[in-house]
Amino acid sequence: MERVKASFKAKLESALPGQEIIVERPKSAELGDFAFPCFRAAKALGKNPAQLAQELASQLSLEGAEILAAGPYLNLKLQGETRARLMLEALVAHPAFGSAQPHDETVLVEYSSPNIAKLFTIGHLRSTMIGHTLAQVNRYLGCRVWRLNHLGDWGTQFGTLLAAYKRWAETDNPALDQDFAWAEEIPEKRRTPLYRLFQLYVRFHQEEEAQPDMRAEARTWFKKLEGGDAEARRLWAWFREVSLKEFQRIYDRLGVSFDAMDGEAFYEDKLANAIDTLKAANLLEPGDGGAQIVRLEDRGIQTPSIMLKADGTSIYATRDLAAALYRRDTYHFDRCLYVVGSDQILHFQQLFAVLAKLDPWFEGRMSHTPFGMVKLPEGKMSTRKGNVVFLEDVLDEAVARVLAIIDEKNPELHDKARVAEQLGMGAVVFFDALNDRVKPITFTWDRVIALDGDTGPYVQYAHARICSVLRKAGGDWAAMAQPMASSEAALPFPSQAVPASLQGLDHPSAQALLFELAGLPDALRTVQRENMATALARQLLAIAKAFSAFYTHCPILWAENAPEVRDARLTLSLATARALRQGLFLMGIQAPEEM
RNA sequence: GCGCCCAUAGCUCAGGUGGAUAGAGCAUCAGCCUUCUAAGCUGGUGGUCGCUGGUUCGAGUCCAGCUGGGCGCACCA
Repeated sequence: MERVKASFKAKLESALPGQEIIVERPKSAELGDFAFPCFRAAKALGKNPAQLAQELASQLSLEGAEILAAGPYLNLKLQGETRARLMLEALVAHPAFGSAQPHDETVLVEYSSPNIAKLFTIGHLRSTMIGHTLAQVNRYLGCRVWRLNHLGDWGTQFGTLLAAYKRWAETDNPALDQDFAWAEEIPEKRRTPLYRLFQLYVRFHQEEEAQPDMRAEARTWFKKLEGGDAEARRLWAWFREVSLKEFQRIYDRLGVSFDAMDGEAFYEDKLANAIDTLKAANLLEPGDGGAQIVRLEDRGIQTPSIMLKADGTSIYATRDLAAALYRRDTYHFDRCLYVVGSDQILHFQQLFAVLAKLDPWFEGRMSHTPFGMVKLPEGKMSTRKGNVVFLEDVLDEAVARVLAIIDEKNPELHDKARVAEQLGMGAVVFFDALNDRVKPITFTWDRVIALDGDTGPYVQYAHARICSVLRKAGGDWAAMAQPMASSEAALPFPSQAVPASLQGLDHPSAQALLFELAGLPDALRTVQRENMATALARQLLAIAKAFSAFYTHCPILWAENAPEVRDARLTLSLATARALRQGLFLMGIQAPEEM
């Protein structure tokens, strides 16, 4: 298919020497496979675009295709059989459709980055799954990817935790294994030390509002921690351990993993060096109130970046600076993506500006991928205030709703629990990718856990129906839809020969499906270019939708079908199953064979 | 007050580098299960793309102003 595009482009280039030739993808299959808008070239040549299109149409030809003028457009439309052969060859006879060869490009993706002693909320899902998809797609496109979890395991918040622990837990609940008498009851399945740490954190912030001097208490504890106080260190390590254990459970459930979990604390012994580097470059100067700052007015940023607080302790900017310097020296990356909420836009503008002043090498390599915050209908979520929706509650509710539908629609299904888990995750995760925009999301249960229409389960359903047909087809059809091994990004499917006759695919719905499958490589490149999962999710929906139409219009295993028709349709179905499974896999979503 | 982002159908949203009659889903209405999973398919209703100017052969897309929202603005992350 790429070769057809290239030769179309080459023909246009020789017909229109000196003109820039941009070949687009038409809006729908009826128009053709490739389109050339004639506006620009026509203007340069002083011609009418429609007339130019006519002229080109009569001049150019390509075997197996028609080149037609449609108003001001010149469209290349493959013959149905040629289109089918090209696509099926690419999809089932060759590995990893739409992928790219491994090449020397290193991409860092920093994502998830939860704060220790806080529970995962629905808000954390965004960074986690957007980051996961970006990492996976970049791998699929041949980049060397490092997945970094910049854990929030340092900072003043630990002062808060330490102070709160000393006040209300140390004497009567030191192991955090009892419920607090003063706290509201914890749901049965959430009774963990982490949850009680969270309660301590919330209480501290609530009481702090009435007694502002408690803030100094928290700061003092952080200073002790950063100063190496043994007790502070011991508690810190324990808080961290307790948190990581819970995080890991969530990551396992989401199928997310990392190449490095170097959190903020990891950079603690690198802070002094980072500060020295700033000093050596003459960038550090005293600011109001005794803090050490870097001025950024020359970069168009009025707010200076604070690098050391007045009490001499570090701040997150210091740790992000040290992390960036460390990553430069460790990974020699080409791009570093920070998948962090849009409320930190200014912070990253400052950070990137400081880095660029320090070392021009950073310019153009750093990129913040912001996303809109998740809000509740009542307003902003706040861990401190305790009005949050926990991620696990959303996941559990999704699974419960799926289970109820399975009991209603397919009560005989074996391994119900596993399938319900896969579909529930699919619903929640797919929703997040679909709505990947900088705009904030207002959380409502029915939206996030929708199971029909443009949803993950809709795509999963199309895949499951194909698998069902392949099973009934006998032979090794079903096995051909299975990856041969687990894999990082590109699923290894067995190679399948494309049948000699593809006449069973001349129905418009089959051709429309081929057209949507052909859009997958573009969608993947869009994900990479825009750092957004949306394009992939939308393309998978388009493929699933096109398959559903094909499925209802073209019987596959019909007894009256000629064997060639049956085989051609099975091959197209197989190709679709692979594309869907691969696409979902890149998004961190499983594709059950039955549902 | 300053800076960044957003505004598309009743609701929730898609609409690279300006270009083919502005697309989905939900909701609603009408059809479709004696053949491969109806979590589905087919069709209908529904839009002055916030407002006003401008650039252009051509603007949902670019520019300016306005209106209405979101986020941020020095020792939290």
